[in-house]
Amino acid sequence: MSWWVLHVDMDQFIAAVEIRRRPELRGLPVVVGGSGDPTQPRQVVATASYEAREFGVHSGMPVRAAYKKCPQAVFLPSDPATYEAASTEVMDTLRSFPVVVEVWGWDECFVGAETDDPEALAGQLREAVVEQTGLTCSVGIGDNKTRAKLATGFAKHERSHAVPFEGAEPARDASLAAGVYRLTAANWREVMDHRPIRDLWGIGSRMEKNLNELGITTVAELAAADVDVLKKRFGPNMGAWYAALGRGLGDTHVTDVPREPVSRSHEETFAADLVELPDIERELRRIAEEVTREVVADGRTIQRVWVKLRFISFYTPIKSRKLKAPTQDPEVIAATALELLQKFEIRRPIRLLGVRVEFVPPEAAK
DNA sequence: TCTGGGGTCCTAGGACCC
DNA sequence: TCTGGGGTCCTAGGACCC
Repeated sequence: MSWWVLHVDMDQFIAAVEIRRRPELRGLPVVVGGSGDPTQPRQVVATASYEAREFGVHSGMPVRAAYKKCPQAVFLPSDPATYEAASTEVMDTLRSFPVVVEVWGWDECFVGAETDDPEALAGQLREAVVEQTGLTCSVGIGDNKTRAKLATGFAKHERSHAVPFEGAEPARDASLAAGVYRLTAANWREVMDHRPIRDLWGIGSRMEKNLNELGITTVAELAAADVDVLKKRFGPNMGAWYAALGRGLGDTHVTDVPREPVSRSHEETFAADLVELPDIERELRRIAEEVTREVVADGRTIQRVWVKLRFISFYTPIKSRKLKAPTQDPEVIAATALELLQKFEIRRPIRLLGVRVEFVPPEAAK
């Protein structure tokens, strides 16, 4: 028996949950996001069903753009409480196996397991999830989290090896998809060497550009890069981490102990820009009080406050302040937010206001 | 049909202290 | 009338992820 890290990722999770409770939507293009009114501006797509993706609709796209591309789609508002409940069903199903489940979001988790046949285990997990919840998932098998996570991308793209998994279309029929893929030290180089670094989990568009400037474009080149050069450019921690990433190295530890949250935020993009200071102050106060009430209800104490503004130019500055003393008082948080607001130069209309609060760490809270 | 909301972690630079 | 360097805290900003 040896230790394996599996990554379980639900297929089009949010759309699938909506279709599950409204079976008449099956086979139709479904777009979930914002208020559900596709004519409203400043809303983006959270998830599109595979049918909607055929029309070029994808997550992150403005809902109005999705409406132009696919006006016949069914547009639904986002319903986080329902997705949360469905997620719990899935995770509980996985926990019924003799494995360790580390939740990473509504629709994905790592599963650590001792087994001689990880493919068989992956198949059992997929079967149990679809039986218990009616939802399908793909499973990546790896010898660490980095490789397991990437393997899931390949699992979703069945036999089309030429298709890069980032942003590509999963198989429409889950039964046709391989659904399971194994990526370990044994096949890492063969599978990954020629791929662009952007395919790696942790390399975004910015870092891709940065590394490209160093002449590093492929995974093989990243693996062969001089660590000292990377450290010099990106700092000792990040430099070493990128070098490791190129070789597929990563965390092998899977834990079922949930992480303590560090902070919570609320932000709001307004349908109509805020221009007048009293309006800005009123909305900022409301958001600050809301987020404070929520975290206090969870028994948290606040030690730091951030205020985020987004102007119509999309310039998005943030100001923060550590409190003189930790507090649970909404009035103190609101007053601090309003003080921080004064540190901004407000000469343009505002489209977004946000407040984030950082908690006193549990061990320090006594 | 311009660009949501909710998170985490890392780095740099200045202030301040020894 | 000067000087070095290390450590830590704070804030700003950037990058990534789902």
